[in-house]
Amino acid sequence: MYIYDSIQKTKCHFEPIRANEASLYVCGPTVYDNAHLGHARSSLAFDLLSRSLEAHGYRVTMAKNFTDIDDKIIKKVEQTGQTMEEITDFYIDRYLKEMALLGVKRATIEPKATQSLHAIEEMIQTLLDKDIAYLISSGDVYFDTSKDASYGSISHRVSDEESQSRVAHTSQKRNPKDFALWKACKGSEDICFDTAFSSGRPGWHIECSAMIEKHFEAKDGYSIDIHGGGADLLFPHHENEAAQSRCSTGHEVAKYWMHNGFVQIDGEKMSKSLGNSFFLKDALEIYDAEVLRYYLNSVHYRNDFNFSEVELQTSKKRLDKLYRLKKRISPTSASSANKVFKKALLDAMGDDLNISIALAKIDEMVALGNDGLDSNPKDKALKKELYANIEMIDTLLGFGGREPFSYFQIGVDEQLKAQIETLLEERNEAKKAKDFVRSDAIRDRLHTLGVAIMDTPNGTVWEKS
RNA sequence: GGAGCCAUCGCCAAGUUGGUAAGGCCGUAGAUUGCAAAUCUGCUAUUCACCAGUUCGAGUCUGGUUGGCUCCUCCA
Repeated sequence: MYIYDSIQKTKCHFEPIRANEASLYVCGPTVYDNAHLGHARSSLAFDLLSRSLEAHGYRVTMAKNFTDIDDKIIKKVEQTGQTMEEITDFYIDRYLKEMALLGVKRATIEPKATQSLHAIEEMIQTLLDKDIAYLISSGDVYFDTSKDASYGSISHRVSDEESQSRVAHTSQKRNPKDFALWKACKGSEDICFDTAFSSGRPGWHIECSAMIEKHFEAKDGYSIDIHGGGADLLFPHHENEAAQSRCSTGHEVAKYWMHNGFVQIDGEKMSKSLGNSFFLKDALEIYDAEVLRYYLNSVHYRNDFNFSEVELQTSKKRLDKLYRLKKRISPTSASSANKVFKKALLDAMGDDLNISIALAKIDEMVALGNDGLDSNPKDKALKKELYANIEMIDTLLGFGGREPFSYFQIGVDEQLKAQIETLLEERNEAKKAKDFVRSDAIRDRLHTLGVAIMDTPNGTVWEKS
């Protein structure tokens, strides 16, 4: 299996630090607000990675954290009067539910910053003991970037002069690039945790380093195989994380780094600061979750993704075709997937998750399947193989797993269903009587109800259009 | 100001070591159908933003130009 490493900037053959195992850590959300499509894409991208690794025979251990202590959360506590836990529990719960709807598998480990404070304190203390970190009078602890010779190796950032930096300098910092490991409490209302060095809370970067150390055992100079996250985290977050880990543990945190591209709206990055967020909860109200999954995963994970309603509908059409085939072969059971097809899918996904090739192979498989059924509608062996193919797609890519008849009847209640059935019966009678004016009128009527019908040798079937 | 990414058919989008442009949507012709829909088949980029170079040969490599995006500040 090949993956693209953002540090080496090249596609690499994946060689895990432990044979047949793959350890993954993905930066999760800061839980102070609803998840948007960007969070979904990142989640979906690494879900695809995890599934692909498993399909290629690796036992995957994936950790995805929740940042549940942060300035923005504290601000929300002040604004709403709710406790920090009330806020973070609410958004974590919602995040997990929404990701579940999108078919994202749960991570093996889901650590929270507030549950990792001991590990965080230990790591900071180690860095203080080594004089790589330093405490200033306010109680803040900073990381001395000049002590890490490899600082900059992640983002390939040349150490430009401070004049270029847009960061406001704290006078007590040794170097402009030094970053906070620990932020001391500012007032009585602040949410603080006591440590040997000061009462305060962790900086943003330290939690990931500490959690990885806590949950993974290093081997051959690396703590984990793959570290993932959004492309915006490459600097400073991952640079700083790598530095902290390297300096406190003496080995590198990750062997490979993978970063997903952004979801854009009208060609611009979707972000809270731009105010152009498309929240998942809203998207899930108007679009089918499975279609959304297919769509968000239909563009290679490293490319930026410009959200478009038209393209989402195109994705739906492609998914519909898969389900029409599934409907056509139902009911049946799975034998084993077509070997050529299976290999093609695995090869595509094994090539740094080349989803475009994978989807093309699926379209091809569907066309071939329909063709086969056109010439021999009762080919049971073919039906079973096709069913196995679709099951395989569901396992590897996370779509196609639903019961096909209900897929085409999303949002149709029992009353409408009964009405449709009655109209179809009337139309059949009209057809038998060769009263095509009447049968076409009924078809138009169904069309206005948002129902498309198809006459097949086995009778008339309908879909919600 | 510094660093980086990207530019392929009307739209979306593949394209490891350079070797003669996947796939989907749309459109179109046909098979099928009472007509449709669904399904199948055919057609649909001499060309990869532009200019120059390397090469027998470049979408793929080098240099430049133009345009778009991202990071350097919280961010998936």
